[in-house]
Amino acid sequence: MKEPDTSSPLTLKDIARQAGVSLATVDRVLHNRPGVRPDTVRRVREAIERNSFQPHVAAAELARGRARRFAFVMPVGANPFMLQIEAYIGEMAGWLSARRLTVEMIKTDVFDPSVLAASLEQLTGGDYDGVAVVALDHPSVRAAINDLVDSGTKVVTLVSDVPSSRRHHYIGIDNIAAGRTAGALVGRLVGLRPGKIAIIAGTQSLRDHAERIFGFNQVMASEFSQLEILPLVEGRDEDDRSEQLISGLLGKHPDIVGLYNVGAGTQGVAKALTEAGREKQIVFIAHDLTAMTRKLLLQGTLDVAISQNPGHEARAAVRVLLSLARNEPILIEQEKIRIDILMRDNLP
Amino acid sequence: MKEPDTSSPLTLKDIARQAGVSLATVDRVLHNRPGVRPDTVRRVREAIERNSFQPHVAAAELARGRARRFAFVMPVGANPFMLQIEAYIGEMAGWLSARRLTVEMIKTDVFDPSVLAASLEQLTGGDYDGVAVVALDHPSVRAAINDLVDSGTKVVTLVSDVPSSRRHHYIGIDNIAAGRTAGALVGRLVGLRPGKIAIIAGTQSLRDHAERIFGFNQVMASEFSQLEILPLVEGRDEDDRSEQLISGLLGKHPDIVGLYNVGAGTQGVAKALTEAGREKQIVFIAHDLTAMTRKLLLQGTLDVAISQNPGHEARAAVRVLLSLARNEPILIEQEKIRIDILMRDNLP
DNA sequence: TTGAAAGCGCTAACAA
DNA sequence: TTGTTAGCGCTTTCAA
Repeated sequence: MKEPDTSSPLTLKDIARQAGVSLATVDRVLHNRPGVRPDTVRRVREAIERNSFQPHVAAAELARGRARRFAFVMPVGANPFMLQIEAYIGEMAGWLSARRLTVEMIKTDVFDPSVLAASLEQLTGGDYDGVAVVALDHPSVRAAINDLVDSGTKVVTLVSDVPSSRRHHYIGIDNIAAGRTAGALVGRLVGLRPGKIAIIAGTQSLRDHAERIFGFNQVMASEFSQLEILPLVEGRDEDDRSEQLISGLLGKHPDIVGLYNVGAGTQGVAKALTEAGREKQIVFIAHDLTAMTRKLLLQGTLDVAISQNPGHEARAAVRVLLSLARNEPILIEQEKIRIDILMRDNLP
Repeated sequence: MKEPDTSSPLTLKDIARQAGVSLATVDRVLHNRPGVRPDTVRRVREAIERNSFQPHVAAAELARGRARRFAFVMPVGANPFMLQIEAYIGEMAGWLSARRLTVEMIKTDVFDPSVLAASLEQLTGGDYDGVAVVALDHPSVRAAINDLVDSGTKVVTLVSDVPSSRRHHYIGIDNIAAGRTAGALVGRLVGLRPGKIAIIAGTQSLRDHAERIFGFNQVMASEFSQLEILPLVEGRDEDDRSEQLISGLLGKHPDIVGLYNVGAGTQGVAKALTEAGREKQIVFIAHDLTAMTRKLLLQGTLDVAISQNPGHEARAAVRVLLSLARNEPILIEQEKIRIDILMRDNLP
């Protein structure tokens, strides 16, 4: 499958000799730096191709000396999922410092487009090599991202994307597909039982929630049309409010057989379910794996948690920023974030 | 969350100065090499702690010069899952060579303990830095693994473990949990319908299949005891044989409502199902994501594929071997292989 | 437009 | 038991 490659690996010097130029010239060609005659470029390129030469990353990293700085722009507040991402970045401390990388956490109100845009604009002069941002999809945010990109900073969007911007990469899941997955699971687990389906979200104005709702409705309409979907209620991701709303729905509709929580506030929803004594009859699906959802899965109140792996997202963001900064290729397959279906027996 | 760490990062030299010793002594302490007075060790350790010093991996890698060689011992034959792992290793070619790493594929009959043990023994003298092996759990294999470990080679087991050996790491899923997951899904998706459950495996003498069966039966007995489990049949992971066996079962039992394929041969099983015209009525669950299972999921014949991500396993094996070889800590959380539940809407 | 040469922060051989 | 020193393969001035 792989040739053992007995000869000791080639170096820049070997390429230089073969192309009849100096080290510095090969380096220039390798990094598309100006000031090399087209003909020379060609000769060097040929030598590189011919040997399928790969510069030694460790040597490159050492020689350039300068440490790299990344910034993570994250929401203020106690969103457990975001806190997990931060925690995983924290766990990478040793890994990061052994590579002379630093990550700075910048907390801001990512839900206010002008505040978020301002935070990003501030980073434009801050000579960051890369920025990861939990981005609201809004024209001023898009503009701020594009400015950052133009200033030479690598930008990845995290969890929530701005597809119309020129960000280099998006680290997160396809939320429409996540909503579809939720819909398919509710429908399949409800099975033959007739009844109604309740759905609660944080707010419809967040792109990820809106997309999940869209995907969910799509599947319900096309495949489980015998089930009636109740009008969506908005719990603002808060436990108390979610609990009240769901209590109300449960009181009004004794024939609810399925319940989908699009955002946070799962603890409140679960409380309403158990206080009504209907946690065993109603198929309950929510997002994200937290201490709370884990407990609810184990005790059977929650049937499925749909999640994205926060550790994977944190590490993927750092790796992608690093690869972009080094102009290395990205292992796309590796950095893709999957939609995890978690049930009691496959909890990580 | 992280101090910006303005000062330029410390180097070995700084530590040496602080501890009042030379570079070489710090290096000795850092790598637990002998020949340093206990008192000196203590002084150096203190300086390292005090500054939470992390040696620069790039510099270390460069200075040590030597390229590292890893071997992957994989089964001969056309097992699609194993072929995928090999393919993902192939995709890493650039990444590997930029780090002066080489991976050699060694194909052997991993199902014959003496053949596998002999293959491993051969590697003992081959100055490999690390070996990843799809390991059969057998005393002679265990002995061969232990010999490799004793000779200084880092060893990880891949997909299939030998827990009683002294291998440094296992890269793969918990197969009992995978079987439990399959059981829970069959039970939940069958729902209220009464009927029988069929189960087919490659062979019960493979540890991973045996464990999955164990987990499956556990859940079925404890939670879905109204469903009758038919006696297990063995398809030897072959399509034709599996098809015949399942056709036979379907003919004999018109009341089968669920079907679990523990191993390969999913194509044959699916063919039997569709030819009986019962692919829509019967809940069908199998393992691994291949071109075939993907197609079956999309067309609705297969309801769930339980899988482990072969790309992740391939990369995790390489990363873990590299970290072990460098005596770097492993990011355990990152290298853990999850049990993926794949349905039509969350296909990657 | 090109080349020479001084490091980057470690490791390892050798000397003391 | 400890220290000195010559690289490892690049990047980056600076000079030509």
